[in-house]
Amino acid sequence: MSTMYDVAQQAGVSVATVSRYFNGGYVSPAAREAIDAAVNVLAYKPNRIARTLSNKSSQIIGLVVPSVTNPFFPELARAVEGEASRKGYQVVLCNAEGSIEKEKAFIDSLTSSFASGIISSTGNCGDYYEKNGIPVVSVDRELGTGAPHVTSDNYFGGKIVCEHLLERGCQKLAFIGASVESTSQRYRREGFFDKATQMGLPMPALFTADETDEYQILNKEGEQLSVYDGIFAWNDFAAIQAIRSLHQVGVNVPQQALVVGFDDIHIAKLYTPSLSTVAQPIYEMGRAATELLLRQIAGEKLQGVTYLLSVSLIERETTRHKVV
Amino acid sequence: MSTMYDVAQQAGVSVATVSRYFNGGYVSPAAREAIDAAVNVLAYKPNRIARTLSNKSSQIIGLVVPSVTNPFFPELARAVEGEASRKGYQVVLCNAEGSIEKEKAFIDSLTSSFASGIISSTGNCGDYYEKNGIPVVSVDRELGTGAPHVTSDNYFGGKIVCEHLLERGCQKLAFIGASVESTSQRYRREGFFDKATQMGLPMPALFTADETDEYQILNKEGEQLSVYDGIFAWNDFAAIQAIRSLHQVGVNVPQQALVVGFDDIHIAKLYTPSLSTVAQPIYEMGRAATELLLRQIAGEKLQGVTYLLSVSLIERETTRHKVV
DNA sequence: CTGAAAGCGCTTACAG
DNA sequence: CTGAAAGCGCTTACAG
Repeated sequence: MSTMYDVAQQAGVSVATVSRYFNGGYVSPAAREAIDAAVNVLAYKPNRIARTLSNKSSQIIGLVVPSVTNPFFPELARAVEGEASRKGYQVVLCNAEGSIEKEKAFIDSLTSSFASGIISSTGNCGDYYEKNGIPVVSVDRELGTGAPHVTSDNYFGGKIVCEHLLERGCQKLAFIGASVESTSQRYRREGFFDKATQMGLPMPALFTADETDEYQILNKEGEQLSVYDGIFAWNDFAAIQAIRSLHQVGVNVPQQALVVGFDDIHIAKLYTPSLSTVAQPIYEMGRAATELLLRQIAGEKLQGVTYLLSVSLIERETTRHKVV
Repeated sequence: MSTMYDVAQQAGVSVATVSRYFNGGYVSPAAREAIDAAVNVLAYKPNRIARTLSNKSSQIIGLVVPSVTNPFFPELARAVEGEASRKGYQVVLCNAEGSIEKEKAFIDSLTSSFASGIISSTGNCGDYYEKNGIPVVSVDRELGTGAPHVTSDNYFGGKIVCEHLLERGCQKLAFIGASVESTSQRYRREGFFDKATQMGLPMPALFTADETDEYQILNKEGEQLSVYDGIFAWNDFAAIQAIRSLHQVGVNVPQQALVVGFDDIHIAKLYTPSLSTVAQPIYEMGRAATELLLRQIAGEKLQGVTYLLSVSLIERETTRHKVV
């Protein structure tokens, strides 16, 4: 690998001039031409590490996600990448896999690599992010640090699901969540519960989707999911698990029970029956988060800023039936 | 952020000694203690970039994947990460998104960041990888450069699917592939076709799953998928698309047609009907690829080495019926 | 418009 | 066991 020094020699100029050539400083046409040629001959590529060390900035943004098996996050990653690369930033995907330790290691690594900023969607390690003093924005799950935050309107999503199920004639509502409740899940649940209470219905039952085991739906009270006719799962995966569980005990969706998910991941429309769900504007979430981060990097103060993006209910086969 | 120099001052030693403290050189107990304390007081973290520039090596391995929406690759990424981090390496996920340009940019970036090596599963840019002279291994899709390669036995997978469908009484076979054929897809198809021919059957029909559009299955000859009773899709997603398409035109799986996928992604067992498929040992593939890469980094010559890992057929509901 | 020089934060022979 | 010094490949005031 040739260095900038080699190029300078080859072109008969100093390294300072070569550096300017790459960073848009003043370079005479003659010098520019000589450098052009030298770069081609030597197939020179600037060294990122040296550049980063000098600049104390890498033009890299870290995207920390809690999982990569839930398709929501890969799709979010695509959006962030798209927007970031348009602005000349690279993004490195950090999969914390639910481990606080791993997440801290990522934060340390990003920081000591002069990352320009971090987008986090884990909802964890808020203080650790803050301590580093590097620009941070959260998406989907809040960090609780006042860092700018982008989320979809989860509460409203929960409400419209409740309305939809009631319209379809459901009487006995249930909610399925994950074992550890993120802020997103909480708002969805609260929107759902609040609307139910508001309509004079009893509190919906609460179930937990077991993420480790195979499509297992658990409930502390020992009630069976099959007792309910209107089921709202906090995400599409849990919804599919629920349909599968019901199928297993002979309950057909949507003939005997309606099910609604959240996210509108790719598989939702391919599933049989196709899944009614609340669509989040994933691309827009990624784009907005990136924009907020870049503005912070540029020096703007954005503490406390929150983008609440609107969601919409997508009616598919799992609610295409009227429960009587 | 404090530097090694600050720690040295605080501890009353030279930076050389502090460096040795971190890199396992000789350090007297007294000095060690002083440095310990200083590191704590200053919350010092070694700077990765400076370290990398000095060492001309970053202990980072790049994993280049063609997509992140096909769950196979995120799962592969988990495996690679698991094995790599156990050996003290970090992995950065590079999502080429089917773009040659992006992939080259990743290779450049990785190279000029002193990455220790690259694992690629794109099957593209073989010469570009080679030119950089940095250790490379391919997984799933071959690069055609003689780089060590890890793959599952796709050809055998195709064969056993054919056998399975024939056993179940299928007569009219069809294969569904992606529009651009990777080496993996080719072997699966060839195994499937060879076995069919070998059993005296006519050549199976060839269909293409449109990845851009919504569950669209295309075929040049204009034949309809519904004519076939034994369908092998090159991956689980395409299989689900096929089932969905058939459902759309009133053909029920498995009553009227059997379908088998490939990969055994998470959704396969949750789908209704649950999907028969060929399971790849994804974790083992990632582990083996990482091992081969690390051995190359350590200096071993592994040109031409190939690991062929065995696959197994998982029978689920989509082939749980006998076609008559 | 350009070059010499210092500096980014670390590592590593080389003396001692 | 330890320190002074050079070097990794770049950038950027500062003179000129």
